[in-house]
Amino acid sequence: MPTRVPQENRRRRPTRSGVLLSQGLIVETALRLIGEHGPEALSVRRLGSALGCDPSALYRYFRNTDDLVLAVADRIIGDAMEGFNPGPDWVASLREMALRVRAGYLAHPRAAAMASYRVTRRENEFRAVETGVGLLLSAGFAPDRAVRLYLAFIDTVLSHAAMEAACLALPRQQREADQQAWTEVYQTADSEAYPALSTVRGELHAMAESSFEEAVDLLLAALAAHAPAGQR
Amino acid sequence: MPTRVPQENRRRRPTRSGVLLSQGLIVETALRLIGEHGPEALSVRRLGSALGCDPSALYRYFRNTDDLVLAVADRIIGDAMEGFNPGPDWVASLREMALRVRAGYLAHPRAAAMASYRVTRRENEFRAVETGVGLLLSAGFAPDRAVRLYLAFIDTVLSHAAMEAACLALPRQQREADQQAWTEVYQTADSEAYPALSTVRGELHAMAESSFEEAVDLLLAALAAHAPAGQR
DNA sequence: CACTTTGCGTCAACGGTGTTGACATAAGCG
DNA sequence: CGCTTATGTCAACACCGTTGACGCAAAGTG
Repeated sequence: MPTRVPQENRRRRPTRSGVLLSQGLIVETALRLIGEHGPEALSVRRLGSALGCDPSALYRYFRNTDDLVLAVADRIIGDAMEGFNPGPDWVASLREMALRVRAGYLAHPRAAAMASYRVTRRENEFRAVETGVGLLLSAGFAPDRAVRLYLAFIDTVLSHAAMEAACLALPRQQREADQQAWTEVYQTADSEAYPALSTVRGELHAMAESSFEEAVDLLLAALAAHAPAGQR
Repeated sequence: MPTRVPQENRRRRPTRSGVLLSQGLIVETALRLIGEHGPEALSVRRLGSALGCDPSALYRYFRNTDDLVLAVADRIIGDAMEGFNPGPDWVASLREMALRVRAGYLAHPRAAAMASYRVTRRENEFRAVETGVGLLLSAGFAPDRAVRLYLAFIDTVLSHAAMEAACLALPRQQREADQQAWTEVYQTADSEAYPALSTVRGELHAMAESSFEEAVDLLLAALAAHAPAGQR
């Protein structure tokens, strides 16, 4: 089988349309494709024609589509954390960290949705754990508490972001149908069978929105309340 | 087009292999298929042959694959919430609801991973939302706050549960490798480059455990702190 | 019982997907 | 210059979701 992943700077041959392929170019084109034409636009065949090459040429650079998706995810993580420096306020710093992770995921929802549950123990994650645990230590938590609380924090952030990304990664029709359900199907709920739903009927539209910041802020409030006094 | 979703108790014809189709049977078979062979094993064609019928027969019961997936998700919710009755203590009741949803997801990890972020728009979800919102109303929150806070609560529960389920759905080797990373790779972190990691080195094993209860309890603590006085 | 209606299982087909093995060709080295 | 080999191209395979036409048999009616 000729499928192998080459190192950089091997000899290249331009495609029929004159493009020089590379892992970097392929990853960037994949991100562009997703960004321009929606999540469902990422297929080997479409990627091939966007690059002006035969679809099978991509298998010279990635073992399979999954391999390609992971490469894309790696790029996203790097971009999201780039240039982040925690400040003196540990609550505010954790908050910014949360928002950065989320923004990175939402910028490329489909790739994030596909890779979010995959755990890549790499340098970027190393640095993130170091930063997060360091912030909780600076808040005065003992090491064992700091680790447990960091885990609760980062799992909340990651899982919420992944969920949001997964929603965005749905085909438009399904996503919009899910959102409209709250302002349509749920509005017709029988008042007697569902008294609570009936009471909040006018507010159900909020269900279609994101709960990310609400959840993170609630969690951070609980952390601040549990912290040894006067550390913020 | 002959594609329509029938009500229950319409007349039936046995398939060529003698099975009587029904929405319930199809959903159960789908759950079994996913549980045995993973989410990617769920295709209309495979489901058809597992049921002993032509793939296109399924379109008499579900509009399309997405419709089927939503039905599967709703079944999981229903199984998890079966027999649950909220008590007078709204915090304790929300806590039990969280643990039930989690248990339901962990019982079908692979199906849960693919359905967690969907709005099923079906009866079991209806009842769950009714129960949760009702508990927050009983705590004294105004309707708009109750809806927002319920969303933050249920999203935290669902996304955490989905993340756990996704980890469980990984092949054993990969899952164990991820867990061991905390007691192996992370132990070798350079003390100077990663001072915080170095400080908590002996506690990192906790990272391989679940943060579900910790996160839910932190969130519930924040909710209790925000609640109008004396309602618990 | 016979007749009509129609629910629904089956079949064949369309256009999409990821992936692979065989082949051809050009890049770069000796 | 010729050889080796990396790599782009092609054709093919095995899937996928979905649809429209068809016909059987079960339910409804008298």
